[in-house]
Amino acid sequence: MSKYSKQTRFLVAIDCIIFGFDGENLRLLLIHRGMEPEKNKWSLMGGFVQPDESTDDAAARILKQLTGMEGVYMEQLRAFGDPKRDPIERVISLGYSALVDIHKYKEQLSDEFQPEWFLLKDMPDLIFDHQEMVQAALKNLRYKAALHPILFELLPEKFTLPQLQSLYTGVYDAEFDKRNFSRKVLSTGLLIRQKEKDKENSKKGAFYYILDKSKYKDKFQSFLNFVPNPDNFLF
Amino acid sequence: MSKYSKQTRFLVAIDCIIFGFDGENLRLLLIHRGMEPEKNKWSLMGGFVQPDESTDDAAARILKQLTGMEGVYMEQLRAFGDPKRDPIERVISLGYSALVDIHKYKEQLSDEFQPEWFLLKDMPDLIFDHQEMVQAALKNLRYKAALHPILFELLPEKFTLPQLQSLYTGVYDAEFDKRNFSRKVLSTGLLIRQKEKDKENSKKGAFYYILDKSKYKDKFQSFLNFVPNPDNFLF
DNA sequence: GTATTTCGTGTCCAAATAACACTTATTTGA
DNA sequence: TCAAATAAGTGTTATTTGGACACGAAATAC
Repeated sequence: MSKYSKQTRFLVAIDCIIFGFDGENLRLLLIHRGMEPEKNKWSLMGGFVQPDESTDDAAARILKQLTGMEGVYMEQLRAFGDPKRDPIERVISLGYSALVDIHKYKEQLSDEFQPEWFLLKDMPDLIFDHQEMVQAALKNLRYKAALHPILFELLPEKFTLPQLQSLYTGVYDAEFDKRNFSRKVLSTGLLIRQKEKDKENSKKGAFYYILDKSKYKDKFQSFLNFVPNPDNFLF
Repeated sequence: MSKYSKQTRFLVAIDCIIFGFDGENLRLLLIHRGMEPEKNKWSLMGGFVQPDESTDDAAARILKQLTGMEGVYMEQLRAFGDPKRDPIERVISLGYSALVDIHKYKEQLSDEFQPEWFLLKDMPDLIFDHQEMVQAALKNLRYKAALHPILFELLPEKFTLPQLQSLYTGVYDAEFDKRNFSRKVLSTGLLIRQKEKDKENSKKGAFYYILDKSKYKDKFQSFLNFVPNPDNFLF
């Protein structure tokens, strides 16, 4: 059958908003853009959708190209479709938000892009509408993390409650009460306490926990209200 | 400057998932598809993004083309990007979810498409992946409506509490306690009681309410928890 | 062995939630 | 005109959840 002949076709790109947590602060992985225009400017990792891959596959491919990682938590944010967002030619970009365990990330894989993990506070200027994408991704992250156990994707397999709390502190840029926080997260039943302690970060040591994977899958979509008064932090 | 010359370009479409409420049930507006393939099959209203319009503008244009309505609540759901979703040619489609006051909708505007408002329960088979789009939109609607005062977009300016409750009943396919429900919605401070009653639907008559527009804007993003135990209904 | 650090926990009060039933207004028809 | 029928509107109580708050325990360093 013939094609939809009279219609205009567009480039469709993927841009990845990649979050990591260094134990202290939330960070974002940026690269030096590899092509004109704006070559060598700071940018989100991106690429064009290819003819035979789904958009989700394209996003996974591009993430892997930069980080070497597969099976990472990734979700489509939305399309960014302003006709003038790229000055060269119209490109409709799909923002994909990824949460990675920063410790699994291997620097050397991606020499080509000279990537760096930036604190949200001192991000450089970004090309095109990438700043807007980052803001949208951050807003989405805070929104989802207030309700669902999503931030575990940023942590290594074993983690301590103080680490977890410091992650929430980093994401929301707000302090939480330690007693209420631990009661809350433990009451979800998602965490299994291990016998060993992390002795690196304190004298007393803090117990390691791991996620209960099956409960995690079950409850991933539940409303768990991790963040008190979330209205205060989201907008 | 030259274009991104070696990359493949794709058709980008908009498909609109249009919800309405007839006072009793949630309904979805479907049309007879106007082009090959699958001409005259039931379909979501859609169209191709044009060179000089943003994707949001395209969605608004397509909605207006079918319904004649402007300024309607609309949000982008996500991109549907399977390379084989349209058998003729690859088309990446952006799903846009719209909530309209079904009473403002004028049938005659859109003879061309022979549209009909379907109950979700007895929807016909839809072309391509439109069924998946509908399911995604419905899930999103239930999710958002559990937290935010979004369903008012489906109601006329003046409405009664019984009408509002019946809307929630329709959306979640579940009964809610009348006393708890009215306490909940009134406690948001979003509703202003009018002096007249709706006498059409009951002997006693029910007071009309209108939305307090300024508070609505303020609180639109707040977590208001309209639905008890939302986990039970969403998935 | 004393000082320092940080982990881990428990109580109380306030607020929100969920279950529950009766009265009121109005119309209809006996 | 009175009784019955219908749907609207409202209040109480028990339970759960949420948030504010402070101290003892474990380990190390000096």
